[in-house]
Amino acid sequence: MSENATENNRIKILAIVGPTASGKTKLAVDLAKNLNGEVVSADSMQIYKEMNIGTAKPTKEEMQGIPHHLIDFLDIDEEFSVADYVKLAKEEISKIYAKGKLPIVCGGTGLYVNSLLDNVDFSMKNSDSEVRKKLEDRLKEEGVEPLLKELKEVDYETYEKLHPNNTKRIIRALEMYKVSGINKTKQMENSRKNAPIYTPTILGLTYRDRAQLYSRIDHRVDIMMQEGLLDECARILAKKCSKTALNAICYKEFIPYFRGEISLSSAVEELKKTTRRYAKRQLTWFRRDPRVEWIYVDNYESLDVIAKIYTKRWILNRDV
RNA sequence: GGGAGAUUUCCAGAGCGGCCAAAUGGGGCAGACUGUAAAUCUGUUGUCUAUGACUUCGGUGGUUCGAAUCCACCAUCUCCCA
Repeated sequence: MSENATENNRIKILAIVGPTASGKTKLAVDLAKNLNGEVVSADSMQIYKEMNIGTAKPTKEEMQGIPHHLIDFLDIDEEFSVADYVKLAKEEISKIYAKGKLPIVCGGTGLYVNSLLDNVDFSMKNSDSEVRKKLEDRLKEEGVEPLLKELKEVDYETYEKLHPNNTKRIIRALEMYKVSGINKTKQMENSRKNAPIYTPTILGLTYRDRAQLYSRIDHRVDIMMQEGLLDECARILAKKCSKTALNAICYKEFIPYFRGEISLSSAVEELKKTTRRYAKRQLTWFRRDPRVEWIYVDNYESLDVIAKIYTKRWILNRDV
């Protein structure tokens, strides 16, 4: 009985996920228009100001007057993390809900989406750039072995799970322990103690025919080039960027070109390849979540048709 | 017209008589993922009735117990001389 009550208190939200270039942005806007919603982005790179073309950030026209949150608000020299994301996204969703509107979470950053929807608790302080730096230096000087040995002692489960080559995660696991005194395994457990606060409907966009998705990606990169991606890159690379921002696909790929090491066309090819691989990883991430309701875009005439169908479906479900 | 060299599994590219279904890299496919996640990492990649068997290294024929590896001819390509 009481369990039912809490479930009724959960906020109903819509989430749109899927690989890059699958049409999430457009579907989110269409559904927001039809369902009186606002979009909360779940994209780790569109958060940054100035990174517009390369991150395929929705333009004013594309947004069609629908408010978009957590987009275009952070300077490129600022770091960002899942913890920050979950905190901000929860605030935005509450505000939208308070207005009586439908929150639509839309984005391709799987870790962000799941952490938000599952209400993962990031309140424990377990990150410290000094500690991490020291561990990184030790890796350089001593190699992985000593770090692995240490991890084995403080967190056997994580030690067993991590491949010795995944030094980034090994360092992070040690950092978590050193900063907080609690190992990663235990922290993971603790972070999942919160009850969910949302009841999400998760729509996943994808293509039955992978080749079609890949050619859409290639094409989109060509369009980005026409829109002036190169200038945007030059501008951004000239500035001081945070490590987080530098992870973005679309910018680092041009560094060898600007150095004169490779031709422009091979830089563009490289960019396409990297983006395709990224799409593949996104699919792997979202596929393991059984809640995702997959929509095969190439089974439909257009995204408009999909928007119509799912608008109807949402309205019917709400009334039931 | 004359000469030199090349042709390998999806691509690039090693292999130069047995240890070769064939190194390595790329790509593809699959997977992992809790504070950098557009990041980081892993597995797999000829076929099959699958701890073994079968068919592959431009084509045909030959040498050999045994050939991707040696020989002959043919085909295609590259370079050099005319």
